[in-house]
Formats: sequence, C-alpha cells, structure tokens
Amino acid sequence: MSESAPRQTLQQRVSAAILEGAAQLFAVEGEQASMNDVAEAAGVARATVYRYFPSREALLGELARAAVDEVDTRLASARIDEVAPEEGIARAVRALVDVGDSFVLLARQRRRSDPDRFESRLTQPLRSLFERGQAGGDIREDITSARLTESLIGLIVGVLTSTPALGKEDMTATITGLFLDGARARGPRRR
Amino acid sequence: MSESAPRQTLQQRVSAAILEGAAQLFAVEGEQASMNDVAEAAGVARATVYRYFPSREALLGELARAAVDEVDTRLASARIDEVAPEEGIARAVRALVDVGDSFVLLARQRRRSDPDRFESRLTQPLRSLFERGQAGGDIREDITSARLTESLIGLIVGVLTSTPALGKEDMTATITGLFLDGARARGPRRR
DNA sequence: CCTTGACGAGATGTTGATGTCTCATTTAGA
DNA sequence: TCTAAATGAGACATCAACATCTCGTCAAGG
Repeated sequence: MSESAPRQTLQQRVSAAILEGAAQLFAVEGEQASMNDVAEAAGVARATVYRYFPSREALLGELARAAVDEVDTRLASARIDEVAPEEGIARAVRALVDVGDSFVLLARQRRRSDPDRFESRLTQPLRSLFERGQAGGDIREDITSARLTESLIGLIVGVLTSTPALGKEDMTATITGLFLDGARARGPRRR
Repeated sequence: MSESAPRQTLQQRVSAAILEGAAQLFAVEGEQASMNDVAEAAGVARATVYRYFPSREALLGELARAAVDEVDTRLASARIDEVAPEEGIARAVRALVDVGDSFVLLARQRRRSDPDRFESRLTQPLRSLFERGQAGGDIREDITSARLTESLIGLIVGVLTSTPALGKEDMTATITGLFLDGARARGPRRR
C-alpha cells in the first residue's frame, strides 16, 4: 500500500505519451493505423502499449473518453452560456480547435463508443447556445439548431483536417468568420 | 469477335451492381468494410467481385475514378463559371450533394488514389469560382479562396454524414444558406 | 437441344495485425 | 550504490481478411 505514490508520475507520463501520439496518428493517418504505428508514434515499444491498454479497442475507448473530457472542460471554462451568443460561438470554436486532433478523432467515431456522452457533453451545449441565440434574434431561425450544431462540427472537422499546418488562431478566425457571417462580401459590390 | 455484343449488357449490369453496392456500403459502414460485405451488398458471390476487380485496391480506385467522373460531369453541366458567383456556389453545392455517398467516400480518401485528379476536377473549379467572386466584390477577400474551398467541402461532407436521412433539397438549402450568409440573423434584433 | 461462358460455393494459401510471452537491459527511486 | 520495477526487443500463436483456384450448376444464345 506504500508503493503507489512514487510511480504515478512515470506511469502518467508514459500513458500521456501514448495517448497523445495515438490521437495525432489516428487523426492524420485515419483509424486504420496499426498498433505498431501507435507505438512508434509514441516512441515506445509495442509491448508497452499493451501494458497500459489491454486491447486496441480499449485504447480507442480511452482516447474517446479523454477527448470528451477535454471538450467538456474547455467548453465549461469558456462559459459559453453566460455571454452573448456570437461571443459564445466564437469561444466554442476556439475551444474545439484547441482540442485539435482528439476532437477530429472523437467526431469521426462518435457513433461507436458512447454516443450518449458525445451528445450530452458536446452536442447539447452547442444546441442550447444556438437556441438561445435564436430566441434573442441573433441567430437565424430558418435552420434548426440541431442542423446548425452538426454543420459547425462538420466545418471545424473539415478545416482541421484539410489544412493541418495552419495556426490555431487562423483556423479559429476562419471558422468563426465563415460560420457567423458566411462567405458573401458585406460591403457594396465593386465594378 | 462476334461474342462481344450480347454479353456487354450482362457484364455491365453486374459491374454496376458491385460499384453501387460498394459505394453505399463504404459510405455507410466506413472504408473498413470487407470484400465479403461488398459481395453481400452487391448480391453476388465473393469470387465474382474478384472477376471484375483484381484486388480491393483496384475496386477502391475504380470507385474513386467513377466518383470524380460524376463530380466532373455534374459540375460541368452546372455551368458554374458562367453565372453569378453566388448562383455558381449554389449550383456546385447542389451538384455535390447529388453525388452523395460517392462524394463522401471520395473526399475522405482523396489523399490516396490520385489526389491530382481530385485537385484538377473539383478543387480547382471551386477555387476559380471563389476567386472570380472575390475579384467582383461578391465574396469576402479576408479568407483565401483555397480555404473557402476546403471549408465548403468540409461543410458538405459534415452535413452529408451527420444527417444522412435528410432530403437532398433540405441539405442543399441548409449548406448554401449557411455558407453564403452565415448563421447570424440579418434582421434587427428583437427583445 | 446443346454448347459455351459466367456464376455460386467453398477450400486453400498468403499476408498482416492483434495479443501474449520471455528475457536482457535500463532506469527510477530509496 | 543498489534493488526492484519498467522498458525494449523480438519470438510466437491466433485470427481475420485478402486473393487464388477448382468444380458443379445454371442460363443464354445459336
């Protein structure tokens, strides 16, 4: 009972390395990457991966769980339900972009591995935000809040995966600007 | 030399059945569906699939080629480069939504299997459309045409995959409205 | 009617990934 | 420094999917 305190740091460090490497690898290469690739990306031996996660499925599940937790934490600390809807959307986008690869992986395999958690921790808050905006006249009402939510998630995933070498600031600005104001120019037409 | 005419129809019929079944299966189940599933979805024996496509990779490649061809055809007949930019975007969205499952599959595995064709047949026309709109003052210039293109593709894929049971009319209207005008309400605020 | 070719079904070889195990080496921590 | 635990490297069995092949059946067209 006295052997638990000192090792925590080491195990946590290795575990985090595996999780991080796997998240990035799965987001970039797709979900068909092998456990060999996971080990290589994490900089550990393949056997070590199995010492921390008994199976591939367990690793994927833990990855999803951690991603949901991170999304939940960032969304909660962003206080998106306490500011104006547009500001809330901007903060939510920023939070989800910050999660990055893990969020992409989570959104892609959300139907497997606990869709209810995904629903309650991510979809629900965003939908509430849109509904509040619609009730206040800040958000258009001809598109359902559910569709707005799905569209925003799709847009974020699309931008994150298509231009991976982009700065998070730029990504956030692009997504927020596009989603809120659209692609049409607001000023008077030239020519 | 006299044995080609009567059988063409049969082989074409079987080939089309395999292609269609595989496209839908891969779009729904993901790209990890087995050749057994493909054969079952097409209603033929597994050996028959290999009589038409020598390998799994060949089938995927042919699937991608057919999808690019369909995208190319629909985009060309939409004449997106001959109408106003906003109208061109609406038509392009309509065309890509019509392609449906095949487009999702194509967009997801576009880095494998001939990315150049994807680039020249899909990305390039869309980017030209955006650039024309930007030059004329109809499309905002603070977001690169390349990013606008990627964002639109991501948005379409996201909506197509997240709400598959939605009518294509609704999908097109949602995507077009969102992408052009954004989520913000245009009228005066209430309350 | 009958011949020819395609299909269905299944056995079989091959490949690659998963998961388990051992053992030498190393490293963290007392 | 010294001990115990963790890691790395790799062998090994298992398994699922890929791909090939054969043979019996069936249907179409002459």
